[in-house]
Amino acid sequence: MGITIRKIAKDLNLAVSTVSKAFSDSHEISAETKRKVLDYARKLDYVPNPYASSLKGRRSGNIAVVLPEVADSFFSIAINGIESVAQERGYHVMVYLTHEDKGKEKSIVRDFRSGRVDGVLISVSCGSEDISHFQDLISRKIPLVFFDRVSEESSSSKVVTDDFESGFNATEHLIERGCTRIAFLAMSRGLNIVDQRMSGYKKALIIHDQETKEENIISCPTDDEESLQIIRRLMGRGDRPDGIVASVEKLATQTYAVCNELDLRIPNDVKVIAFSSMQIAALLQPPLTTITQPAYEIGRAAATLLFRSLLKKGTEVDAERIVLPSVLIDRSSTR
Amino acid sequence: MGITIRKIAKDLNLAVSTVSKAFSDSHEISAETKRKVLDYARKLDYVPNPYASSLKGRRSGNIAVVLPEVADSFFSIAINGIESVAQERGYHVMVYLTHEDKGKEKSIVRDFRSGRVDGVLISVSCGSEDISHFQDLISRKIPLVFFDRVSEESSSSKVVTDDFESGFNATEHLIERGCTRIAFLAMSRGLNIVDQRMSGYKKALIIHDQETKEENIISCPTDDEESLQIIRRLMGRGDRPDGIVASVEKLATQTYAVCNELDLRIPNDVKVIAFSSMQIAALLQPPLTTITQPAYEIGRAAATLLFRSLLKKGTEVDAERIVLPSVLIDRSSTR
DNA sequence: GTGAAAGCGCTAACAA
DNA sequence: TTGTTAGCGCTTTCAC
Repeated sequence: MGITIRKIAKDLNLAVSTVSKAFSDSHEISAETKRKVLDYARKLDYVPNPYASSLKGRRSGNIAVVLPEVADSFFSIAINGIESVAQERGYHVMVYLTHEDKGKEKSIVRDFRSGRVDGVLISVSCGSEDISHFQDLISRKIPLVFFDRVSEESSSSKVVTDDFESGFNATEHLIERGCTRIAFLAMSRGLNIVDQRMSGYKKALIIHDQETKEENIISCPTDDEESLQIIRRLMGRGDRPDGIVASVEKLATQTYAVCNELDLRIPNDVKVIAFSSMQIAALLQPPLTTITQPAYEIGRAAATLLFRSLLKKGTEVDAERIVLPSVLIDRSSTR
Repeated sequence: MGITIRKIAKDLNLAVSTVSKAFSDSHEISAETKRKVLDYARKLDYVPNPYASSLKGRRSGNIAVVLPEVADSFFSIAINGIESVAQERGYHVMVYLTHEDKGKEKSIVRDFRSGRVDGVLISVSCGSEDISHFQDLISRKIPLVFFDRVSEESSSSKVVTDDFESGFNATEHLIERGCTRIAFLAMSRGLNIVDQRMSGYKKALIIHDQETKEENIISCPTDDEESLQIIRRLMGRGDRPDGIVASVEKLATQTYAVCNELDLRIPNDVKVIAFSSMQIAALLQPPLTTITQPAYEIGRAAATLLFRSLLKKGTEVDAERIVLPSVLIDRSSTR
C-alpha cells in the first residue's frame, strides 16, 4: 500500500488532521510543523489520493469531453484547447467517443450521474433530439457545456460559430464563382448546426435568385461506404451539380475521393467548399476552399465556461451563448 | 446530495451491507431481496459513486493515455483503438497531451502515483532518456504499457511497428525509383523509433552502395516555424536531395509546404515518402506515398495488454513486446 | 439470508 | 496551535 496521511501522522507523532491541514497550508498550523510534515512527505514520496478527498469534498478534479469522433481536425484541435485550459486549472480530461451513435452518447452521459466527473463538455452526435440524458445531469447539478454541435433544446451554455452566416457565405462564394447548380451535403439525421448551415445555403440561393431544389440537398448517412455511394450517385447525375457545399469535413474528403474516381476535375467540373479545420487543406489536390472554425478557441471557450460553473458550484450560473466567427479561406477548389 | 446506498437501506428497512451485496449479486442474498433493492434503486435512479468503491476496492476504473499530440492521424486513430477496448471493458479513458515537452510528460506521469488511474498507456515525447518517472509508476505497481514511441530503457510491455524494416523499405523504395541523394528528416531530440527508422535508412543506403552523408540526415526541431526553416534550407541547397524520407507525419506536410513555396515539383524534382497514417494521403497534391502503421490495432493491442496486467493486479505479468507490421502504400509522390 | 461494525484515505467540525 | 472525532459512500469480514 502507498503512503497515507495517517502513516505520516504516526511517524511524526502528530494527528492526521494536523498533517492534513499542513498540506493545505492552513493558517492554524505553525510554520515549523508544516515544514516538518512537508519534508517528511517528500522523503516518503507521499502523494494524496484524489478520490479519497473527492469523497469528502465532492469534486473529483475530472471533466468529461464527449465527442462523435477524434480523428477529425476540428475535434482534435478542440481537444487541444480544452486540454490546455484543464491543465492550467489542474483538472484532468476524460475523453469519450460516440461514433455518431446516439444510444452510446446517452449511456455515456447517463453514467456521469455517478459523480465520476465534475462537469461535462459535449459536441452531440447526430440523431434524435431526445435530451433526457442532459436533463439528468442538469437536475443533478453537474455542469454541462455544449460546443459546436449543440442541442438547442437544452438550456445549458453553448459555444458555437456563426453557422447560418457561414453557410450563407459559403454558398454565396460559389455563386460568385459562377455556380448555378449548387448542392448541399448534409448529415442524414438531424444536427442542429448542419440545419443552420443549410438555412444559410437556402437563403443565399434565394437572395441570388437561384431555385432551391430538394434534390440538391443531399442527406449523407454516417456509414462511410453508404455515404460515398450517395455522393457517387449525385456526381453521376445528368444535372450534376457544379458547386458543392460540404457541411462537415468528412463529406469534403469523400467528395474529393468520388471526383477522383469519376475523373471529374475540381474546380473545372465542380467547385467545392467545405466546413473544415484541416491544416493541410492547402496541400490537397486541388487546395480546398474552407470555412474554418476557430477550433482551438472554441475548445478553450467551452472549457472556460465550464470551469466558471464549476467554481460557482451550487450557485446557478446563467447559461451563456458564445458565438465565434469562422473564416472563409479561398483556395483553388473554387477558382 | 444524490441517492446513496444508505438511503436505500433505510427506506427498505435493510442493512447497508445487504443492499451492497444485492447490487453485486451476491449469492448470500435472496432473490426477492435483490429484486426489491434493484427495483427501488431504479425507481430512485440510484447510481453508485465509483470513487467511493475505489477507496475500498482500490480501482478507479480509469486509465490514462499520454500522448505528444492529438492532432495527428496516428495518435487520433490510436485513441480510437484504445477507447474501443476501454469501452468494452467498462473503463474510462483520461487523455493527457505533452506537446513534446518532456518536463510536462514527467509531471503528468508522476501525478499518476496518486492512484487517479489504474494503468497508463504512453507514447513518449522526444527528449532526454530519463525514465525515473516510469520507474515511479512501476514501483507502485501501476501497470504501464508503451506504444509506438517507446522507451527501451524501461522494462514495461511495448507495442511497436517494425521501424527498422520500414525505414529500410522506405529508403529502398526511393532508391528503386532512382533517387541518389536521399535525405532523412528526423526529430531533433532522441526518439527511439526515429533512430530505428534511421538505422533502416542507413542500412538501405549501404546495401545499395550509396554514400551516407551526414548532411543528409536532418534534425528538425519541435517548433513548427524552426522546422520549416530547416527544411527550406535543405531544399534550397545546391546538392538538394532528390528523395526524402520523412520519419514522422508532420515533417511530410512541412516538406510539401516548402516544396510549394519553392516551386519544386514532387515527384519530379524530389520524391517524398513519409511515415503517416493520414487517411487523406491519397488526396494530397500529389498523392503521398506512405509507410502506414496499423494505428487502430496498435491502440487496441496496447490497451489489451494493459488490461491483462490490470486483471492480474499483484501477480506480476511478464513484459511483452508486440511488433505489428506497417505497410508501404505506393502513390504518386515517388513515381 | 441478513445485519453490525470496521475501515478505505482524507477533511472538517469541534475540543483541548 | 494541535488533537479528537465523525463522517464522505461503499465493501467486507464476522456475527446472528
